Amino acid sequence: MIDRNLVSIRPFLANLAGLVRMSEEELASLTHLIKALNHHQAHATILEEGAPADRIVVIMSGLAYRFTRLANGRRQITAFLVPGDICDYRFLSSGHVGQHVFALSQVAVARMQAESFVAASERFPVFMRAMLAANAVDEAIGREWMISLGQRNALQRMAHLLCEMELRLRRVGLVEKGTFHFPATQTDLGDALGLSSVHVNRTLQELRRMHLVAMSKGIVTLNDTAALRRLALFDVTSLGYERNGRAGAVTH
Amino acid sequence: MIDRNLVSIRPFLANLAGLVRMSEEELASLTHLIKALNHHQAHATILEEGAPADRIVVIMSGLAYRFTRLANGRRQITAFLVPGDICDYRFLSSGHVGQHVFALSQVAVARMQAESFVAASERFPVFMRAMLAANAVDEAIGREWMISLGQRNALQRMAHLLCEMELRLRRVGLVEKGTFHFPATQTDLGDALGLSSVHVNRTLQELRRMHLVAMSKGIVTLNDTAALRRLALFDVTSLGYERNGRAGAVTH
DNA sequence: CGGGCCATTGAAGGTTTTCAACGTATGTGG
DNA sequence: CCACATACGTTGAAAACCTTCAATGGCCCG
Repeated sequence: MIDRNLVSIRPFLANLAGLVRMSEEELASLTHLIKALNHHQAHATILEEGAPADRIVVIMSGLAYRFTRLANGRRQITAFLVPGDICDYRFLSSGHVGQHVFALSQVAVARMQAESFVAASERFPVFMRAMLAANAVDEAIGREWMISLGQRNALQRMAHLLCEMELRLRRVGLVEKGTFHFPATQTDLGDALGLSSVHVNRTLQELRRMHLVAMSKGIVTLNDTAALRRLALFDVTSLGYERNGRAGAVTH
Repeated sequence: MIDRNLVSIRPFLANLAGLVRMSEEELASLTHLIKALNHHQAHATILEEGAPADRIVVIMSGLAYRFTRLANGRRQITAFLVPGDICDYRFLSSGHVGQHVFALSQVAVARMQAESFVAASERFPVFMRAMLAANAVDEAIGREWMISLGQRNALQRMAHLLCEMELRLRRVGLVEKGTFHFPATQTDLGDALGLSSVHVNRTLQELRRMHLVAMSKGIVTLNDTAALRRLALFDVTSLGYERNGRAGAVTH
């Protein structure tokens, strides 16, 4: 059995319960599906693309990211993962992990058997609803990245990413007075935003000069969230957190 | 009752049956969930963001696209939809449509009650598996767009989009000798690829000069698919069609 | 025939990349 | 404890890529 106190499972529950209302019994039952709690060093691979997707992997603490590498060596980071996030949703369909998942900092992950989760969803349909809602949020965030890459300039992209991270981390209690931990290197940021690391550097300097952002050694502080959001054309509702609490068609 | 001969439902069945194996009985049952067949003129709105997602809307013929508009007026097209595609997957979770869906050409769509679909999935679990597999393919295509926008230059982006469309349309029998119908304007292509329409024009000219692509009046011909794919860094497996036939965790 | 949409072209300018170099912090082995 | 290696951030200059602006021509349709 797992010592569930070793790592706080609060972010995980906060994330899912924030999407779909659950009873104490349901939350407890969900917690007991966790079969393993592992730690990964910073810069370790958490999941490999193509591996069997028989387990659901949840970030419990620390940050991670998904990425894909192109044939020419270039790398696109397609999402940052915060505590409470599911690393990969392919267990819902194909049985094979869709993308590499990499630890940005030291990370604790919980693993549960996909089969057990599906079985438990028969008894508690709210589990599957929560999972689909979380998947929808994941998709909404991804779509917003697409819009950034297609339509926002460097300054707006960077601002948007920081607004997104602030919102997501705040949701799981990891922002204090506008400050949060985000140890991505400028190269990482470049690979996420479709920019060179040199230009990321200059973009961050400009945000600093505008007194909107302070960022150093992995600690980010947003000084004026409202102004930053205006600059980024950030729409709070676009990440899909708002509407997901309501009953969808899958609800009985 | 609907006259199911008015519009061929083959693309729809080809799409889902291509992802998950289904029996004749299942295919027939799925067909009978269709409650309405509507036609939309080119440039008509098929779905509006925020509308209730109580129906599943499937493209039966013609092409469409999803898009989002930014506060500054810029528009990002986030996906093109071909026959067999589901317009919006939010019925799985939130109950509200996620994005605008717009008809590129004249389009026929089938609608079914989301509730009926979910109910039918109890009897035929393969329905939900097929839906989740289709959703995963949709996501995989979206991720590939993200990679394009972040890491590919104009020539590669355009080439990649054309390779993608060729593959998807061929899957539903709409490509003949490398030629297919794709009536997007250069402005549409720009909004999809994150390029100005002027640069789209020049990019297409270059592809024409390289004897890879012919494109005029909505008719596209790919003269050398292999070379185009090489140029685009196109990976056939990246769209997620391959692995989805296999049983995932949701399979019993 | 006129209007509107779309494709095309040229020229100028802006944004971002690339290349190359340098500084700093951190860690490791001698 | 120093020498060295490594990773990351920073800077300048040149070049590449793409956008914007403005104008023109073709085509379809009322």
